[in-house]
Amino acid sequence: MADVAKLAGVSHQTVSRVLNDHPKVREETRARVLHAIDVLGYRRNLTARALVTRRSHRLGVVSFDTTLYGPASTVYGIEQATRAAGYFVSIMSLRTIDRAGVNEAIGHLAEQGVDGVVVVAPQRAAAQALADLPAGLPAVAVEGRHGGDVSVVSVDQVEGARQATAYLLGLGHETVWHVSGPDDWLEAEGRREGWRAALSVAGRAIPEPLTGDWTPRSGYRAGKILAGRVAEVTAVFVANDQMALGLLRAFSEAGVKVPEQVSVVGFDDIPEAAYFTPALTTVRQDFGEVGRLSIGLLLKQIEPAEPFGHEHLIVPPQLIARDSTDRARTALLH
Amino acid sequence: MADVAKLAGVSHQTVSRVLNDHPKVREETRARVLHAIDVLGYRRNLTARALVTRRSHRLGVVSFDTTLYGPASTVYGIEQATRAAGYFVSIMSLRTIDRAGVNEAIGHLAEQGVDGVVVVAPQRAAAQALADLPAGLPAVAVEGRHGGDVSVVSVDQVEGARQATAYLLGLGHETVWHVSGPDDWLEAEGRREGWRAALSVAGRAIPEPLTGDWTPRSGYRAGKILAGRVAEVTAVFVANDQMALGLLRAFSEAGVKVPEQVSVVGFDDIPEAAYFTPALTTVRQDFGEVGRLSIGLLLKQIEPAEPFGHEHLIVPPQLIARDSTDRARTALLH
DNA sequence: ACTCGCGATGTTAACGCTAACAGCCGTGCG
DNA sequence: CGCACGGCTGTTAGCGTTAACATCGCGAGT
Repeated sequence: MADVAKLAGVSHQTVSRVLNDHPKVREETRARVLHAIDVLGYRRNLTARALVTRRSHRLGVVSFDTTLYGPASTVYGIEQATRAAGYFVSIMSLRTIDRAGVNEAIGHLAEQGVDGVVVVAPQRAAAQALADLPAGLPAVAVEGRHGGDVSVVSVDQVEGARQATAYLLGLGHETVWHVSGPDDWLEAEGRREGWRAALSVAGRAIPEPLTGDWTPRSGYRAGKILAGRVAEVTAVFVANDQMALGLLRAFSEAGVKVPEQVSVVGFDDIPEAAYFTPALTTVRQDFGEVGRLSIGLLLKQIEPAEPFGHEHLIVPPQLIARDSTDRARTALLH
Repeated sequence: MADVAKLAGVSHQTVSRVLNDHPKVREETRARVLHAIDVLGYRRNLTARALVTRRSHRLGVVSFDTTLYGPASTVYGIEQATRAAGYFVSIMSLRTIDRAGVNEAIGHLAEQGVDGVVVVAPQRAAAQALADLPAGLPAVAVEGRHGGDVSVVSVDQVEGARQATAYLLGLGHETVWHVSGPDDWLEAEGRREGWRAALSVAGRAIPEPLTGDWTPRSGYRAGKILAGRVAEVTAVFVANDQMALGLLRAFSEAGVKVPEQVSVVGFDDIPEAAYFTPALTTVRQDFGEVGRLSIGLLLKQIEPAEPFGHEHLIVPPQLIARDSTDRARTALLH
C-alpha cells in the first residue's frame, strides 16, 4: 500500500480511501491511485483490514456429511447467498455429530475470526450445542429446533409429511405406512409427526413406523418387510428419496407393483427421483430459499440496522406428484 | 492476551509462548497461564497471528456446483484432509465456469489471505485459468489437465472407461455404445477416450457416441434413441450414473430388458447405484484419496521441506460389477 | 476583510499478535 | 572466584490496514 501511495504521490490513507469508496476523494486523485494499483498489481491485505475493523466478512458454516443431497444443497444455497451479500464462507464439515464436536467446530471458526456462523444442525445433538455459543457470536441454526435465543430457519417438515400423507389418503388409501429416518434427526421426527397428525385427523389407524438411516440399503430392508404384508399395506410414506429407492427395489424384487398395489411417496426430490421406476412422488424442499433466509437473518445480527429479536423462519415444502402414487387397490375393490 | 498475562502474572509474550508450545517455558508457568486462559475463556485471535506470521492456515477451494455428487465428494474429501493437516477451508462454489470467473474466485481467495488453493477444475475453461495464477500462490488442480507448472491430482478417467468397455467386450458384446458427458468437461473427454481406445485395441467398430449433460433427463433422451436401435445395441457405457439411471428408465419404458437384451455400465458409483433396477455396474472413484493427495501436494508447496517439482498424481478407479451387465444376447445366439 | 465551514488530504495511533533481541539467574568449568 | 552459557522471561518493534484527528486551502456569508 505504501508503494502504491508513493507511486501515486499521495498518502497511504488516501489509497485506503480509494479502496473503500470514500466519497471525499477528488476524481483525478482517485484515477491516479487506481492507475498505480493497476501498474503494481497491488491487492489489499484483507487480514490486516479484518484486524483493525474487527470484521472479516467471512461467515462460518458447520455441517454434517456434505456428501448427502440435503446438506450439500443447503450448504450450496448458503454459499451462494453469502457471496451475493459480499461475504466469504469458511466451512467445517463434521464426520460425526455430537455436542462437543459441534461446539469445537464453532469455537475454531470463532477463533478464525468469522463474523457469524450458520449451523446446519439437523440432529438433536447439534441443536443442543447451540445452547453454549461463544458469547457475542451471531449464529443461525438451519433445520434446528426453536428454543433458547437462536434464530432458526427450517423447512416445514411436519407440513410436508402431512401433505404427503393427506395426498395418499385422498387417493383412497385406508391408511399410510411410514419408513422413518433415524431417531436423533429432527427432520425424521418432524416427518413422523406430520404423518401421524394427518392420520389422526382423518381418524385412521396408525401403523407402527419402520426406522431406517436414510440410506437406500435401509429402505430396501424396510421394503422387504412391507412387501411381506402386501395384503394390508397399500401406501407408504418414506422419509427420504434414497430410502424410497431401496424400497422400490425391494418391492420390484418381490413382485409388488407400484403404484398398482402400493403407492409410495418420498421426501427431498433429489434430481434422480423423477427417473426412478416408477417416477417418485415426493416432497420438494427449497434449499436455495433456506440459504437466503438464513444468511439474511445472520446479517441482521451482524449489521443490526434496528434492534432485532431471534426469529424462526419456516419455508413451505411442495408436494410433487409423479407416477409412484395411485388409487388404492383396496379402494378399487369397493 | 494482555488480561491473561496480567492474571497469570507474566508477560503477554509468555502467554504467546504457551499458546505456541514453545519448549522453554517452565511447567509451573505454563500451568498458571493455561489456568488463566481457562478462567477468562480467552481465545486467541488468529487474524492477528496471520498478519504477523504471514500464514493464515487457511486453504481456498474453488469448485463448480457442489450439489453434484462428484464435486461434493471431492470437496468433502479435501475438507477432511485439510482439517487433518491442521488447516481450515474457505470455499467458493461457482455457478458457471469460465476462465474469468475462476480467476476472479482465485483472486478473491488470495486477497482473503489463503495459504494456497485447490481448484476442482473438471472443465477445460477452469484448467486454463490456472495458467495465470497470482504470483507465488501455491495451487493444485484436481481433475485438471497436466501442463504448465501446476500440480495436478486426478482419477484415471481413461483407465476407468477402458476397464468398463473391456469388461463389456469380455462378456461377449460385439461392440459398446457410449453416452458421453458435455464436450467441455475433461472427465467426459477422458472417458470417451478410454472407451474408444478399448474398442480400437479389440479391433471393434466404434459407434457414434451420444452426448448428454450428466443429468438423468439427458440419459433418458439417449436411452430413447438407443432403445429404437435395439437390434444393433447390446451394450452401453454411460459416462455417469445419473445419466445411466435415465437410460435405464427409457429402456424399461421401451420394454428393453437390462441386462438380458442390453448391458449397461455407469461411472461414479453414487450411493444410489446399487439400488437401481437392475443394480448398476459402474466405476468407482476414490474421492477421499483424491482429497488427501491434493492437500498433500499443496502443503508440500506451502511448507517446502525440500525443493519440489510440480507433480501429476493419478488415482486408479475401480470397476464394480453388479446386475446391469450380462452376456450379450447376440453372443448367446451363436 | 475576516471568519466559518467544508472538501480534500496528511499524520498518528491503534488492532492483537509474534519475532528478535535483551536481561536475569543459577550452574559448571577453568 | 570469575565468567560463560543456557534456561526462562521480559521489552520493543513491527505485520498492513483503518479510525480519529489535524491541516490546508478555498468559497461563502457577514
